[in-house]
Amino acid sequence: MTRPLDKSHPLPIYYQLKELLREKIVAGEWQPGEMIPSERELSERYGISRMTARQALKELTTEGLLYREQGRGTFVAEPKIEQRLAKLTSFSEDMLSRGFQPGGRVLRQEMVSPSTLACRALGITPEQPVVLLERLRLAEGEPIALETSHLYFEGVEGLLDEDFENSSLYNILREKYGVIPTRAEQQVGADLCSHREQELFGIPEGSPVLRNKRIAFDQHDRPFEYTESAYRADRYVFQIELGTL
Amino acid sequence: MTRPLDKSHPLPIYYQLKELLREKIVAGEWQPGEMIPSERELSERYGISRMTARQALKELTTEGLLYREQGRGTFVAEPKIEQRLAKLTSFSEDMLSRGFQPGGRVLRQEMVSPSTLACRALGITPEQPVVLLERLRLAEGEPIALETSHLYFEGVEGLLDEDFENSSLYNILREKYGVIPTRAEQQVGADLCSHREQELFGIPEGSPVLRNKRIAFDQHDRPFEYTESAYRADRYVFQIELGTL
DNA sequence: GTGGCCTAGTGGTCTGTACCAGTTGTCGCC
DNA sequence: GGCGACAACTGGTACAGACCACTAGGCCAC
Repeated sequence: MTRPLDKSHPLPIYYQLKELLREKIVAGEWQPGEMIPSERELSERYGISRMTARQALKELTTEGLLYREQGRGTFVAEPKIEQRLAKLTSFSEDMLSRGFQPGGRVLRQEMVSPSTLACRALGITPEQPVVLLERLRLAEGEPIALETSHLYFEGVEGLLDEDFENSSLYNILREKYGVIPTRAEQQVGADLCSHREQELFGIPEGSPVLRNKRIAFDQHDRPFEYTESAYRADRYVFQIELGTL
Repeated sequence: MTRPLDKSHPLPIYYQLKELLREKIVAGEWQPGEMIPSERELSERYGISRMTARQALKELTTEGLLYREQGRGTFVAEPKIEQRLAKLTSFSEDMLSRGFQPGGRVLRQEMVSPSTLACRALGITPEQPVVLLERLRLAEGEPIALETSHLYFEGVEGLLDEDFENSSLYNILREKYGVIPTRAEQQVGADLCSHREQELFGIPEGSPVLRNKRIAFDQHDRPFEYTESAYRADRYVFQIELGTL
């Protein structure tokens, strides 16, 4: 791993180093989780400045191939998980169907006044409180998604007493509240992670995320759930079936 | 716009500048397309180094709020377009249904040996040539998506003579070839743009894109199309309807 | 065995300088 | 009026250095 960088090459030095490192990662010379040479080490080895090495590493980081931790080092990132999304499922059901052990950490579970977006999505007024459920979703113990759900239906306050770390929301709704999730409208985009998402997911700054906004309807075609989610793009894709109308 | 940066503030200087600029953009002090103060100007005005100003600008750029052009300046970016995707449509049909004037620029339209992914998706062998159609898709004259389609069915070579800058692929398939697009399987993820996409879209390096892989089936449930697409995340979201099975 | 301190790593932030490459506007010349 | 050269701007690349903040390991004292 000492192929020199060609300073007379028309491509920038940082770019050459970036491609060189990318090749090694893709070729499997370093495994996910393995630390790669530090900025200073690359700087010495290739006779370039530390800032030049840093730019190469930073770009591979924003592309999701690497992640960096202050005081520790730069490491190869995990490859992504594929998600199948043909039917309306909860996160738990989805993970189980893929053979992953789902998990969740409840960050917030409380009664709140609905936001403007939630009001619009659920067709309610700000005076009608909703249950806000915020969960960090895990697959095999790894944070994969952050979901913030606004829930509204008759008797919704009962959800405050449910244990959402060990149960599926949709199962609880079906079995205890007579709310049958039937259809949903979703909006999926791509974005860069926020600072908070970066911290919760343990991903590098500038990482892309899939952003999803979902309005779910029950068997009477009433909206009961408005959820905003962010999914790590390095571990998640949506799988969609389309038909004609 | 001369609120000083607080060098004793615990947040990094570049971050304070970034948030200050973000506020001005969001507040509408600069309109999309408008140039903002240069790196050197910000450096002088706030008594910081040009590299510190550059980092703030670079991050706002990767977040999609700004775009930069060498030799010209840094400009405020356009807000995004929302896309509705409930049924299987072509890009043209989709844009028309949203009130946008679709357009396309054909980059490649030729007979090729199928790639490994295309073989797998279409259920063919490398000896069975496909029509490769690569198009830069425009909305209101603006590049929005890059689509690379591999097409395979009886008489597919006829597609080489079609004009895909002024016609919808799916319309042509229905009307001339008896191929009725009926259903599709899609995989949607988020990623950072490649260098080529950056150039074709005119977006900054490190911008997020939505990546879509679609296998479309005809009325006999035979796969006839395998398409890989990239959509600018700053101008595009998918809209999806979900049901139960 | 444990806790604290120190050292040596790591990445992060910032400054300053220099030069390259691209773009645009102005001015002079034909 | 058009064209070319030049200057002044812009962002991009690179170097060098310094210091900050974090992490981990080793060592020593209790």
